Amino acid sequence: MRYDTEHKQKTRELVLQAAARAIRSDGPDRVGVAGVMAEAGLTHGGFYAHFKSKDELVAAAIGQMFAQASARLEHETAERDPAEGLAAYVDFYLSKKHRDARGFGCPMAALASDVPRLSGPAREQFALGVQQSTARLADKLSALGHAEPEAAARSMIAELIGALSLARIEPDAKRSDAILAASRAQLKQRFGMKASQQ
Amino acid sequence: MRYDTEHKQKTRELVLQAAARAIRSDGPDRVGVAGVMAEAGLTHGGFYAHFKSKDELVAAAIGQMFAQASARLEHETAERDPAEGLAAYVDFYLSKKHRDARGFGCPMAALASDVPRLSGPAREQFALGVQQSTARLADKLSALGHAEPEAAARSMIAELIGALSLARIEPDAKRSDAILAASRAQLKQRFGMKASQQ
DNA sequence: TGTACATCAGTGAACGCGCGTTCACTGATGTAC
DNA sequence: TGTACATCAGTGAACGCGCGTTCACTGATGTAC
Repeated sequence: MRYDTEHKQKTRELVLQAAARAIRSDGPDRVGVAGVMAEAGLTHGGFYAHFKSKDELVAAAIGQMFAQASARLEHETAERDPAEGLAAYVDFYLSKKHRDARGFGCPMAALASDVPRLSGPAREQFALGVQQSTARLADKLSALGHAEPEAAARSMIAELIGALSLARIEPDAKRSDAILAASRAQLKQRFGMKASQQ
Repeated sequence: MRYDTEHKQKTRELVLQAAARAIRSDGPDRVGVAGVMAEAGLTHGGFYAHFKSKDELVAAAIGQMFAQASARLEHETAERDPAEGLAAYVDFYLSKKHRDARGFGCPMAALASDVPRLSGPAREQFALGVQQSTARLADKLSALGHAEPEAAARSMIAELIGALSLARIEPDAKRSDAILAASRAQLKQRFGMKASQQ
């Protein structure tokens, strides 16, 4: 059953989407090739027409996750002044929705402790993503008037992923919400963003 | 080969130590019963004389990790005034040594993204550990004169585990060191600790 | 225009392999007599 | 005090099972003639 020229690329994209969701949600070790292919509506045998190995899939999926994540930052800050845009991003990042949707959220929070155990190429892909995210956030902080935007961005990302991780660990809903709220307030104050009602 | 009364408990402790190290280092999914037993100098068959299942081992090992971690906080802050003690703890937590010794460090940083995927009992054990750590740190911050010590402790832990995770992700040694240094400075400033030379 | 062939994304059975778990067995030593 | 037995932490072979990977095959469609 021969397909048109774009078909293979579309399939690869589908598999990547499924993998990116499953890996963030269940972790790289619990995710199986067969499960990912099934989620993309295919059987497992066809996998190796698209990827050389599971490791290569993981690395490619990580690239996909960071692309989504940086689109999110741009989406939240677009058409807003820096202080307002960053506040909106913090509100999204430390929201209940983001906390409860591990499969679609920030790869740094979803996979932080998995990274040191990944294969070399996957780790490199991840490090590249972190670097680009830091640079993008530093840009916004620079526009806000911060003197050392890169150090500030690092510290801000640290608290963001730490707080989101803690909120996901805490089983008590009220306490978990409190963790998110405390860090939202802290970050806005520390980095001079506009407080919002959320 | 019958053993004296304490023997079984000592063996259990040995297995737990091995498991706590391996789980933090390699992740719960990559750690095998046989490997842990071998590290404790035993064969895998004897495992079930000590634990009902691998899940139970993981939960028990998590308890062990948090016991070690809280001993560390007490060790760093003992016989020091609050500001100095907390600064010493931050210096330890965000040190290169801690970053490079995943197998023996803070379970929150080593396992953050694994927790939501663990079995119920293991997650509960972990949540309990986080809660106790937060309370212990809040005590110290309270002694330092903070008005909302629990919210402050949460925010501080968030940045600690986030920064350590980022430092472990970053493959470039200089950049990784910079992440640690930036957050050490930030935290000391934010929480009114004494700056140190490290 | 019509026919034979090549292509290749996807199928599904099969492969080793490592895993968690089970189980019959071992053998040094405490206990009952 | 000496002997027979019970105990039980630890051994090592064996079990299903799911995994990543391989491979012969399918069959709709583009291409060559």
